[in-house]
Amino acid sequence: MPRKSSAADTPLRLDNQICFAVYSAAHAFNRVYKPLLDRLGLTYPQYLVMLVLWERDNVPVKDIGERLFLDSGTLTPLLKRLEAAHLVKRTRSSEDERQVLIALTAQGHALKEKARNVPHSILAASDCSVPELVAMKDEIVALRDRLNAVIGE
Amino acid sequence: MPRKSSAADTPLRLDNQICFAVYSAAHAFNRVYKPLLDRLGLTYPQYLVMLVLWERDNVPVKDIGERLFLDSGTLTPLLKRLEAAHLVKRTRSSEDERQVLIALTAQGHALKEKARNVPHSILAASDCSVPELVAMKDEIVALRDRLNAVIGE
DNA sequence: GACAATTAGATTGCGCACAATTGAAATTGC
DNA sequence: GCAATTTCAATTGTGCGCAATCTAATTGTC
Repeated sequence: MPRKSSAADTPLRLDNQICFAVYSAAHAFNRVYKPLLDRLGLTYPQYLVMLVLWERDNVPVKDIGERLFLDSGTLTPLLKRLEAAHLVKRTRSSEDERQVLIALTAQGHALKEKARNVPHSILAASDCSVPELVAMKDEIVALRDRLNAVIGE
Repeated sequence: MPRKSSAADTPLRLDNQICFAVYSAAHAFNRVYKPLLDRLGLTYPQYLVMLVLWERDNVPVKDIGERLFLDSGTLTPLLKRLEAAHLVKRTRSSEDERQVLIALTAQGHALKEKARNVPHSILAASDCSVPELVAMKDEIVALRDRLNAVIGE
């Protein structure tokens, strides 16, 4: 006989899925960031790349990818757009010709100052105390790392 | 004078960003889901649409969009692909010709049975107790809702 | 009834994400 | 020393995700 909504369906209910919570929260962050990053001329993934480079400069594409969990199929065109925007320079490593090193330009360095107020705006939008956010972040990172551990079988 | 890594940079450190935790966790979920959903012939966003439809059928595109926080620019092509896969049928509402109602086909209904073990696989991959996951989910949903509240100014 | 404003969905264009493939360069294995 | 393997980046193709624009249908106001 046909099944109406039964207890057996509980695991398949959208609102019970932590993955959807994470998925929809990621989009919500993206939408909050959009107007802030528009002023910097960056998309959100580009902003993440710039965060990596502001910490350490002149690194191969691979390092950026490992940090952000992204591959060259995503990063290569993204970095070319950052280069077209005069924020980074791409040069082949002379030590290892396979590597492309990504260095910030003067403009790329300078953009860090304009980005300095972004985290505060996000904090305000999240309407949450810093300790609470840090605790949540640590939990989510731990979950992410457990998920990533499964992917490598 | 030039600034090296200083305390002022702390908010701009990648690992301090909850948004990156959420962003990277979403991608990690996607990668864990991929092999499971491949067997169903679905992508992750398509799976979310099916979750909505398995709860209630024959709903306008708008309702699906509100549930998933997605607009017609995303859903129209996605739903056309689900229709091409014979999982849904798209029909104009006779009451309101602007609306397109999405109904499951027999195949679409049947797929629910094949999807029934997916949540358990995800639970196993997350390597976390159900109460912990529920608590995290609720926190993330609350954060998402606060972020979404800001977007509408 | 006429007409402005609103609403639903479709379309276009751009930028991720990622699988799969390619090609060049470096490393290894013997 | 050199073939086999591995590594790195680039490329191709598919599918989101969203802003902006468009068309058609409905609603509100008079």
